[in-house]
Amino acid sequence: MTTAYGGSGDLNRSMALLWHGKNRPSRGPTPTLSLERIVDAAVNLADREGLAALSMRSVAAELSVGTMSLYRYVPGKGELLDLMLDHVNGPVEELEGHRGKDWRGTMEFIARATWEMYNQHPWLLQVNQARPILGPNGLAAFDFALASLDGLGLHDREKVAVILAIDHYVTGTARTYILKQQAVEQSGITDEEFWAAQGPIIEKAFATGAYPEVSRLEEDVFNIDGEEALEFGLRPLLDGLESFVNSKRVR
Amino acid sequence: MTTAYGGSGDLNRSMALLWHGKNRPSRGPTPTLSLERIVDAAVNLADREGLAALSMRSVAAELSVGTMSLYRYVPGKGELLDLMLDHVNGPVEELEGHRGKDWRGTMEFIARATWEMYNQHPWLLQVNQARPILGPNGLAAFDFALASLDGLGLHDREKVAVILAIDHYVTGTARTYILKQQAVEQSGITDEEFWAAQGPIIEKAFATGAYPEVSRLEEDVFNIDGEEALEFGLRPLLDGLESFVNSKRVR
DNA sequence: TCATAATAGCGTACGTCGTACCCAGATCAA
DNA sequence: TTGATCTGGGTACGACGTACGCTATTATGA
Repeated sequence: MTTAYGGSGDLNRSMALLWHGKNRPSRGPTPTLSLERIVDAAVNLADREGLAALSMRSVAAELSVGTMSLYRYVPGKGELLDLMLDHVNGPVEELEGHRGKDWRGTMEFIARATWEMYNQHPWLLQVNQARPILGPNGLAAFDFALASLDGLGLHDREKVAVILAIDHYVTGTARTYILKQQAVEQSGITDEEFWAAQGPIIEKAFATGAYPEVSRLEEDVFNIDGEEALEFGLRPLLDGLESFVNSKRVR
Repeated sequence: MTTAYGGSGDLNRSMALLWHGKNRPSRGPTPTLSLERIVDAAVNLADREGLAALSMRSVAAELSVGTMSLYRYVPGKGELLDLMLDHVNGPVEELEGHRGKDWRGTMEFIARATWEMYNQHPWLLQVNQARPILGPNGLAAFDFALASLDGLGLHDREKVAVILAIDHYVTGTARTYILKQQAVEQSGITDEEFWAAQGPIIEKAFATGAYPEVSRLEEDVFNIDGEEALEFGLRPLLDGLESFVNSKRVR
């Protein structure tokens, strides 16, 4: 019912793992597992059955190994989540096709790519990414975003702030719509059933006159799908940022 | 490490509890607890020690009662979270002082109030509010927001979209900064220590030349506090929304 | 007045989780 | 061949949410 913490494990261990700080030891049995296979299996399982179903036992079962075998490769579940986070940021090849375009188009592209990432991996929204653990894939994406803002006369802090503002808007929107969609799929309760269940009680509340504005709303105001909502706010946000960028531009 | 699900329990039970559908039975011992006291204790505990520390056992201990006694008042932990969510939306009195002001000022007020709510109750960001359970306090806040957009020539769907766009931006920003701050407090690892730990590995990655933009950044670009970040993006977003509203205004 | 139905508090127990600890078997250096 | 070192993983512990059922308390109806 709550959020998992990425970055909750040993920081140095997570970083070392992210940057492939591994050197096969000379002695001992040849491993049957690998870090990649574990992270892969974990991501697949989370995509398929949700974060709640992701346990060390279930990941091990997915790989047909004993639970404790995972701990030969990963210090704990927190670090595994860190690795999963960077894993879904890659591969980065498709970014390259968008180099050199206008900054606004690139930002829109990044926003939609981020949305798409959340769509494919809704569990991302449930992982408390309190500390941005910098892995290779995440860094590459960030580097790409920065490059698109070159030559506009923005300071470093302003570039970062622009990128983050868009990311925060997309993430906030995804949190609402993609988690809702996931709830529909996992609980089996459709939106209609949900509102039908709330209806009678809400009607009574409306009858008191305490919520004049809400009760006056047309029925279908909440029938907006996620993508529509994303686009609706993205345009004004980019409009506003464009004004800001233009005001900074060297004349 | 993951997010809790509000609305995961029996929907009708949650709604009934939210709207005080209680009628003291005539027989039986007089209760020592009450729904309000339980929700209060749970919110206090979550505020103080974080969502991870919120268990049915710990809430019961907070109230000096047996764990299972809670189940006389609340069907389960999911429903308790639903109640906590609506609880922190109130009291609503302070909203009234802002009625009738210009819409943009009111929206800024709502944005900052939302931010403040996340600041006081960071665990809100970790609760998977997949379905908006409508309680009295949440409905009142929503009603207030709608009222401030009256008379601008917006359709219902547009009003709702404007409110949600701002909310999503604030929530996304809070997710980044407030959860980070919480991680600092709970892990005891400061930002300096965090970056110092990542430094050596990152330096090596930079040395490969794969991340030219990021490695060129000044050191202090990430030293932005949450409020600064909120304001930075809020202004362009409102600018953009203002243009949209003006384009819709009846001439 | 008293038996009875209804309710409150909660102890016990089950199945889940993350993971500490430890040992058996495999592999290579000496 | 021997010993060091490593992999796989079994067992067990203390957390969790909560189903079940017992005891004590209360107001009602006889």
